[in-house]
Amino acid sequence: MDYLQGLNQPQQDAVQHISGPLMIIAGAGSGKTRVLTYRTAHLIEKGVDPFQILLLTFTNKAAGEMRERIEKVIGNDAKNLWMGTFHSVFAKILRFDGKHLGYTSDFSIYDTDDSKSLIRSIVKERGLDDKIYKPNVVFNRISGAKNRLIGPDDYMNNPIISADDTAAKLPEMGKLYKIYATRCFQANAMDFDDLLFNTNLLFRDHPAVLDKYQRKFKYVMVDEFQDTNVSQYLIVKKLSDISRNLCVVGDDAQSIYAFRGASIDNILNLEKDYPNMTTIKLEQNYRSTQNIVEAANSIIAKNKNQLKKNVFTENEEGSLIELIKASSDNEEGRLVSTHIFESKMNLGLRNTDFAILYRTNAQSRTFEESLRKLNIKYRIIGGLSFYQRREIKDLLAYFRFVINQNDEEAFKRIINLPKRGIGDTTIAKITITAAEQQISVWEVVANIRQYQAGRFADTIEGFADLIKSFKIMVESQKKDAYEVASHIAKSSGLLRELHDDKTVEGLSRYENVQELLNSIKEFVDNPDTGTDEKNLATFLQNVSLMTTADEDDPDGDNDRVTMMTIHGAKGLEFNHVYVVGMEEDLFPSQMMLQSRADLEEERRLFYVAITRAEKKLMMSYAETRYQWGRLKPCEPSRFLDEIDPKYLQFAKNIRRAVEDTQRLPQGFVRMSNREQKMPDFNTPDTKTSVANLIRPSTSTRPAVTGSANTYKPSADFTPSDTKNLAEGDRVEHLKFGFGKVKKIDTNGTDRKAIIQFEGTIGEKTLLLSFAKLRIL
DNA sequence: GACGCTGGCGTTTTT
DNA sequence: CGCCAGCGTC
Repeated sequence: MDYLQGLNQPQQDAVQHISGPLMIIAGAGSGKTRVLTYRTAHLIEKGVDPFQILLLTFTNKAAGEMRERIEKVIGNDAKNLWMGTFHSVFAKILRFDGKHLGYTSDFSIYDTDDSKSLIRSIVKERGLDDKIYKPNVVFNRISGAKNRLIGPDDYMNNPIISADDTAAKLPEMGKLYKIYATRCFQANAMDFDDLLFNTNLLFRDHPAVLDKYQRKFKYVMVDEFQDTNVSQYLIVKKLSDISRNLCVVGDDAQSIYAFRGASIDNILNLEKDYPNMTTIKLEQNYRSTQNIVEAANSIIAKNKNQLKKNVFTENEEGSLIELIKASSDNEEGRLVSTHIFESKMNLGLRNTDFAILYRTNAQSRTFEESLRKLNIKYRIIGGLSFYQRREIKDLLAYFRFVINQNDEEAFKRIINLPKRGIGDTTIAKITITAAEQQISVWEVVANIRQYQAGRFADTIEGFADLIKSFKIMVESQKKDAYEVASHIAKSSGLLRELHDDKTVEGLSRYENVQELLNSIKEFVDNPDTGTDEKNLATFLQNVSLMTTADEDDPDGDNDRVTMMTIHGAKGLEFNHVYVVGMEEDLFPSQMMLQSRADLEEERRLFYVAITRAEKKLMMSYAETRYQWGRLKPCEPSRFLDEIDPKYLQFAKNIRRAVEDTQRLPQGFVRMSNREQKMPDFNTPDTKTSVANLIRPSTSTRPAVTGSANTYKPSADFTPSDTKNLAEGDRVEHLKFGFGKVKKIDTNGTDRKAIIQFEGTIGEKTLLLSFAKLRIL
């Protein structure tokens, strides 16, 4: 047991604790991952079968990494551990045993978009006003109920909830919940909350099943316990009812998911439910400098609601926290990027040593721009992920529908894709028929003439045959997931449609679909991703339960600056950390304070941000920020006042960030006659410079950016814009280089220019609204 | 049913 | 500013 050598006393105690309930309160940077790793290894060395250990982590990636580390200690046995997120582990269990609740093993998983779309349909069908019954609001209420284990019937019979709904002017909520649940069930689909809710039902109503898993999982461990909700807690509690070998690791000071039902009460409940529980506190921080640890302590001390602990470090004192004041959000981007650039030069650091953390995903844009100008590679975690893009979701919907033909939301997505002439009216008829007759959409589609003799019967029969042929291919098992997937992509016409779209945007869509197919190939070829079958259904499940941190870099170049929200940074550490956007209303978030009046959670979030830093921490705020095209004045965050000033210092020697030569090429213009607004301060600002005119879109941004291939058209393109460009003009395009305008095509709705480019690129038809052109 | 235009509205964080 | 639902036209 060499691994005990490098551990301090409490860490050793935790590792060597074998039976009975155990709670580890682990301060930030106190080495909890090491403890969990070694404790698992230790259990196995003491003769526990890895099959009997269940380890629940916050991301699938964390599970994967921990599995690797455990493997290093105990070898191949680690493969047999059950590890993953709550959602992925219990989805797996529901695939086995969901039949007891009436689901087949092929059930679909609805993501938030699917859920909201279903709610929107239901609200419409019932003739309710969707301005009052906003899908968002309805969904949140349903989700909240499920997380408190309140089913639709309980919901309707609960006078307190009814009164609350009536007060909120949503008296139909109960009925909507009931219909929503029924429709999901009919579609053989579960949403994210259902995965936990149904696991609870399964364990509550089917003692034999519960018993099976209680015997299987003799040791249950939960990481990031402070972020579990009641539903999750009850699952682990039930599982460990017999063995009572429950081990949870968490830090109440880092609880940042109250908005989705996580509750510190779980920690208190645990003490009640397990009176003989051992509690171990890990208080020594190995990650950060003294200044950082103490500054973080000084912040979190303002919270009333917390467990007592004393986080300390024996690391060096380190430098002070630097504060950067910028005049605008764009200048903030420039200053931070320049600082990264100079730190790299002066200290010999790599891009991976840096992280930029912000409160909201939308803040990433200015940093993307400024980093790109300095040629610093970056990656963005979170935001709009690869798998949320339209073309990807479309193809995935095909897969979903082939595997589970009851999947109403997948059906709605693909029935008219590519265009088959089936409109909203026909789709609504089909889904309503299905709901009324209590049958699946497939039942209606496959026997369309029985239900509707309309003029679309032929088209729909054709569609049904197509799906049937795919289904046969999946079931024959002669072809692997990749072959099936690419067959579906081709035969559905999806790939062809994208291929025919010669716009820059269409091109990137096509590439994305190819990338998805590649990743399926990789999935099939990669030998060691657990013991599951390598079929399309497994791939789908992996994808739908992927956490944002799970997405990996597509290319081999991993030396990148990391940008993400503070929520996404949980559990990570970086040499240099920039916490940006330190402005009142943004952080702490105004929304948060309004809806929950809970400053303490925001403060914990701030605590999490600070404690990610190992050596250097910088914070920045802007005095003005662009919002909806307007400059908005900002106040510094109250959190800046809360830090003991002795840990703070204003950044000095920051040069004006970008030299003119490093700007994007001069002279590129947008083909628009719209006037540009000028900001009311004198620093040159990218908002009004050419950089802005060709800036990457926030919505089609790839998961990993830095390449210059995704730009989005302006939404406000008008016919007069084409006047700027004439046939015969010599132009330069940002991506394709120099060329000559052969023809301007103003027929139809798209205004296109056919341009002959020099070199091997050849002729391209460009939608003018993309405007990545410069007239020479 | 498809498509373009217009006006209203929005940004918290995530499985 | 940009998205998208809703409306009007073909």
